[in-house]
Amino acid sequence: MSKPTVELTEAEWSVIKAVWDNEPCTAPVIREKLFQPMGWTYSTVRTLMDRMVAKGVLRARKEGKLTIYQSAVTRSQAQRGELFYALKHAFNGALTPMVQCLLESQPLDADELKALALLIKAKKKSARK
Amino acid sequence: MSKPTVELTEAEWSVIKAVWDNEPCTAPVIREKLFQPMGWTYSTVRTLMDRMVAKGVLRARKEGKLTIYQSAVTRSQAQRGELFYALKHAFNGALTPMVQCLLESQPLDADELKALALLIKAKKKSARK
DNA sequence: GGTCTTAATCTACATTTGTAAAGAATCTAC
DNA sequence: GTAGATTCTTTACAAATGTAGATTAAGACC
Repeated sequence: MSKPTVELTEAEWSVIKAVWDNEPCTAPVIREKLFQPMGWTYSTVRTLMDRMVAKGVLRARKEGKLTIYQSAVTRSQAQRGELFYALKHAFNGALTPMVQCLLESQPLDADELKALALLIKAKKKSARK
Repeated sequence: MSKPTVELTEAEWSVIKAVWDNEPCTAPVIREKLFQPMGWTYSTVRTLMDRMVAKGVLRARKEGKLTIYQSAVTRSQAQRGELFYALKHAFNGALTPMVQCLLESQPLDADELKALALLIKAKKKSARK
């Protein structure tokens, strides 16, 4: 059974993205990866990671003195959590207005539009079976 | 100039939705509207609303003894804020994967798919001008 | 003008989130 | 085995968020 809903804070998003790209990994590694954009100290990163373990979005194990972390939720799960949060709160669960809002507020190039049209076509096909 | 980014907490979403549906209105009215789903006391609602005024998402004025509230951001602004938050954090700003995720995780009926296809078609037309 | 009701103000307190310093433990390399 | 570097542990603290009690002020009714 996957996590019911994954909800991540802004800081946690940074961390888990770094973890996905480097797992299994240690806190110092993540701190290193995030040092550029965030400027966090080791303590900060470590605290975040341990809280994420407590929340169940990361997993940690001890290997000698080192603590090895890895993700406990997939990128897709987390993405879905975030999206559903927006869908539920901002759009009362209505998907079409949400997509509409997206299309309206982003300048899309032709390729993107084509990709989207294809997605929908594919979905139509799979629905009508 | 509109608010740079609107970010609302879960509780604030409940409040502002009620405000949109009833503005201009007083805190007791909102408390009333939200009593069913939330069970909040007047104090709670009032605190939330005043904090939202401080954040600039609601506006308040005094009329005699009463405080009259109304929204300072539109529904669209708030929706965009929420959506962009998700887009930025969960999808690194990439729109297509976001729509893909939506399509994958929701069972869509034929009508919805048709609506989406139309949206895209319209967008294509307006882009190619 | 006192009482009831309603709204407002002020204050409070727990939890979560962002951020980190200080000190302890280990490991590495002489 | 001592010094320096690395990692871990513990503790802290401010801001934001969720929630609300207590007290006061006003208005409405008799």
